[in-house]
Amino acid sequence: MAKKELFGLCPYVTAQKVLTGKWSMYILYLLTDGPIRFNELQRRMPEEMTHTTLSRQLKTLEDEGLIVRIEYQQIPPKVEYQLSEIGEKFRKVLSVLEVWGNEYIAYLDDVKRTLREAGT
Amino acid sequence: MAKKELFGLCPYVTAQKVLTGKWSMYILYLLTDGPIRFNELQRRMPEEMTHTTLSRQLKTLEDEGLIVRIEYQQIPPKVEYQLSEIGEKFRKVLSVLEVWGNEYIAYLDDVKRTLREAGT
DNA sequence: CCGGATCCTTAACGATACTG
DNA sequence: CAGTATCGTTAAGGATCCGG
Repeated sequence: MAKKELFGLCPYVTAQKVLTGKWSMYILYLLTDGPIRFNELQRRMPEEMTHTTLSRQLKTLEDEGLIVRIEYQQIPPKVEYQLSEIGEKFRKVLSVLEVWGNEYIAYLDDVKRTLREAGT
Repeated sequence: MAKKELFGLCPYVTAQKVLTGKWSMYILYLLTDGPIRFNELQRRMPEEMTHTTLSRQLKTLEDEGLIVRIEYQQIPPKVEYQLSEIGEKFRKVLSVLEVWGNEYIAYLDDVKRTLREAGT
């Protein structure tokens, strides 16, 4: 209802929907280095994840138009993923997000240290 | 396990964790206008949501250190929420996210239009 | 090598009712 | 006004097995 209408109207709601996937952001980040193959992608993920999960996330991102899937017709199969045009534009978001993420990590460390010292 | 360790190490994983909440981004956006009361916040949300849900999201954000809860001791009760220091730093993310969100919306419109014309 | 199909578990979300 | 407690629902994620 209202949700369906707002998707495509409010930039925050729209962006959030895309970033909802647990791995979407990290996948996009890995793709900023250029085209990458499925297995390589899986290896570089920060956590172990089954290919089922990765496959699903990739398909979602592809359906959303953020990434492009390139299938080489050969045996053994080879598939590469790369950022689409609109996906490329996401780089800026990733870079500021990285900066903030590190600031937030520093903040968390501060909190932890404060708690430790208080507990002494 | 690995997850617990990576939270606080990788800026993307960390940031994603914070943004996982369905409303977190929009709440932070609404707070960029300054302190705001609970009910006002609920009214401004893009979708109808129960105060139960909003309350939970606010508590999560507060626990994560992104927002600050200010309780005025009076009858009737008055509570305001505002960005914390690290929350303030999130403004930059929001602004680039807004830009990208609008670009993505434009892209989606393009796709829709193309599909319509092809169907003619 | 790169998946799809299926089933299961979990956690987010939402609805309702109640409280200081 | 601003919540909490509880419960039901649903969607995302993960495990396993099968296929081109």
